[in-house]
Amino acid sequence: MTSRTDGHALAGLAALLADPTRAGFCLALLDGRAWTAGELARSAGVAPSTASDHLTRLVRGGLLAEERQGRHRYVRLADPSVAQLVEDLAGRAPAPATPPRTLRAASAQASLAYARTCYDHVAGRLGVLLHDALLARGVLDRAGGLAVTPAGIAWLTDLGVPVEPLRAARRPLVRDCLDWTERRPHLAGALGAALCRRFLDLGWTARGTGRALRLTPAGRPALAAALALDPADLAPPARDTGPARA
Amino acid sequence: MTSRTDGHALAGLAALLADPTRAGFCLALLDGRAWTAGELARSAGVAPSTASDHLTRLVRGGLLAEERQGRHRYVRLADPSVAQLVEDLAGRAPAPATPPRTLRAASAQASLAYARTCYDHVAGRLGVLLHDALLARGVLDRAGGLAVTPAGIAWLTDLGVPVEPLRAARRPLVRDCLDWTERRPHLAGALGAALCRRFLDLGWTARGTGRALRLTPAGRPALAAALALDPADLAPPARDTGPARA
DNA sequence: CGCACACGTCGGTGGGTACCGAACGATTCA
DNA sequence: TGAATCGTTCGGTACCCACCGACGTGTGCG
Repeated sequence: MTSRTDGHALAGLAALLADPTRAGFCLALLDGRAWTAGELARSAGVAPSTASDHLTRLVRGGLLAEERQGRHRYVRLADPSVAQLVEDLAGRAPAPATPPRTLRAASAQASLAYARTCYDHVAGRLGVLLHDALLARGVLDRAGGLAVTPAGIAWLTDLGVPVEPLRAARRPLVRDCLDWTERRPHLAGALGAALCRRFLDLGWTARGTGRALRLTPAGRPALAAALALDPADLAPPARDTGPARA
Repeated sequence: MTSRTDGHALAGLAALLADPTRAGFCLALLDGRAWTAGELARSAGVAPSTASDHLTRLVRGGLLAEERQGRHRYVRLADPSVAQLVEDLAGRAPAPATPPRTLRAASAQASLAYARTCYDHVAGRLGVLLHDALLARGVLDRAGGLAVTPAGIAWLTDLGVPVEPLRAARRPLVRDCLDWTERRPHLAGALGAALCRRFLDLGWTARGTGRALRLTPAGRPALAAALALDPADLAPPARDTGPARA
């Protein structure tokens, strides 16, 4: 046969994600933070020894990066491109069709659907609203593919997000990411990450449980003003009752 | 735990690509054409019964689409997004480090590195040249993310590639695709596919063995003129000696 | 200094699955 | 109508690997 990229290499990489436990690890790590081996083991419901084995394989395969601190082993996704890969796969995978069983779970799910991080950018209903508002305000444009307009560069700089430094990154400046609750695109890429970070820095948003995000009381009017939206459009759903995991 | 996208769904999808034989099928199908079950079986070196089993799983999993014609079962990648997924995975997978053993293989590989299709768009050195030339000519622009310029829309229309109809597609108009021989981006997305098709229609390029592509004698000066390039820059490598597969 | 904790390593077990050969339907051609 | 080809179904075998429990190592705290 012609010399082609060997199927073994591709299969080996895919095999890393072909186990429910390892896949669960990667989904959990989509919150963009570093987890310890024990946290992941508990989250997946497996023995610590099993989790340790899985993490070693994921790190050797280049999907995860690890950092040892004392007796803890912190792992995180190796790269934004890994996060994109996991997101793309998860977006294509059939919906698990797991209706929430308890009130707590329902509330947590509503909170997740409203706003969450997708590795390092804003997703959920808030993410889609942000995406749409940026288009409406002319910060982004879709005429010839998703791009930032000259006026948008000024607007972003004014907000405290200089665009020039973002070009240095190896990843695309702007990119679509299909939202798996809204089934509509939201903004990813280097700019999506920078905006998410900026909102946190400004105190407009704050991290909740897991990858949940919430709009702060101060953030709601501020964001509405910046995006020329009605604050009512940014109303959150049911109460996020607070922390859960051990 | 919190209700999250179940790891089982992701793992099930990844498992489809986690087998060397199935992965090889998908890589072969990256040429964008439909293959019969028997061709794929021979190409992978497995029994027809084994291949049949694998194909059924890939179709059920939504990665492949099938079409029965008489006693033949034709399969192809279900969707451009599947091709993108496979490309992304293959690009991240470690290089198989398989130096060509025979002269035939070396020649075929050089031909592939020069020009090939990446599912439905132009890749290889020609793909990168095309990408760079489109940027240099101002058809594409990267100032705020990869996009087509207004001048570019006119240029493309003049070439016989109207841009408006391409917006109707569900996929992005323009997209970067990392070339695994050149390690540099080339143009993918709906426009990349349309350009590849147009070049074939114009007779500027022709399909070779597998996913190989070659620039025709008429195509070389025509493409050079359209892109304002020196025809010498488009010189192909060693001879492509012809068909190989049974 | 010694207990508690986090993690890694090492057999052993069980379930999942890739593979083949052989027999069987279906289609096409002579 | 018979023969060749393409594909599928069906056992059966061998192999891989996810999982656990138990034990060992290093860290941090009292």
